[in-house]
Amino acid sequence: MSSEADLVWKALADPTRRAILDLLAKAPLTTGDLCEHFGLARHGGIGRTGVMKHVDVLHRAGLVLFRREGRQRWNYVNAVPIQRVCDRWVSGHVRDLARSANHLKDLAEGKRRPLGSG
Amino acid sequence: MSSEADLVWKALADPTRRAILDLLAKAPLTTGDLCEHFGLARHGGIGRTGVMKHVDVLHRAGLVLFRREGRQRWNYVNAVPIQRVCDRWVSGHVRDLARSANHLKDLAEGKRRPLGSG
DNA sequence: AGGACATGTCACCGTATGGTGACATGCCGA
DNA sequence: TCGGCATGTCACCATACGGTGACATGTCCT
Repeated sequence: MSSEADLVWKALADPTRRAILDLLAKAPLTTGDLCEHFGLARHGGIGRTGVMKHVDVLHRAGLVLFRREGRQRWNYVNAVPIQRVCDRWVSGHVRDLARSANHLKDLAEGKRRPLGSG
Repeated sequence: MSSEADLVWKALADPTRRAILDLLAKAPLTTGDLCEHFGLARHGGIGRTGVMKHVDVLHRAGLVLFRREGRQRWNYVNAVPIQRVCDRWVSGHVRDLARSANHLKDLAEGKRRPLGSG
């Protein structure tokens, strides 16, 4: 298994990876740049290997693309999969906020059968 | 560590948990109902204990609330944290889609310094 | 009371995951 | 050519996580 959406969700689950995306959203960076950002004890200090594994996860999820330039690797963020996941799943639930709120109201009122349930 | 947003992301990372939220979005269910849904080999067949652990993760993330009714437990979805996370993070990146696309165009064109980088 | 049922808890297991250090590759410049 | 730097890869470790079976609690019904 593990569809593309799955890879995106898994990739987004880690705060370090989300921070990487935040950085890359401001500007493309080389792997070394990213390592500096996280190695300076900013986020607890992760080594190069760790950062690269995170970037690799993001890359396999399609969230990060890169381009080789000599011995450097420029990493780019690709927000399209995020938007796709948001469209296909998140907004579905957010759209149900009203209904959800209704359920929660039933919850607060302690109804026996919270739905019409017919 | 592990802020509320973190818990939400972690909770959303698992496809089974997202499926649980999908079910609960349609209608509140008891734990037993959920177990039946996943135990009938529908999603590979997860036992009661496994389902309850998932529901517990969702509950600790604030995505599922519940109400006791006798020996039953009615589980309710709460989409508010999803919306919050979406607002604070996802939409930020989706908003940058244009800029992101610009970067990617630079990538495709093989520019040396993809940004103005000044 | 007593049994059946729904739920909750516990110890445990295999694997995935985050993280590391050591080493290999490859490109640039002297 | 040769050294140095940025990157990539490998083996390895500790822990978190998904999942299970066995057992405990509590509630409903007879």
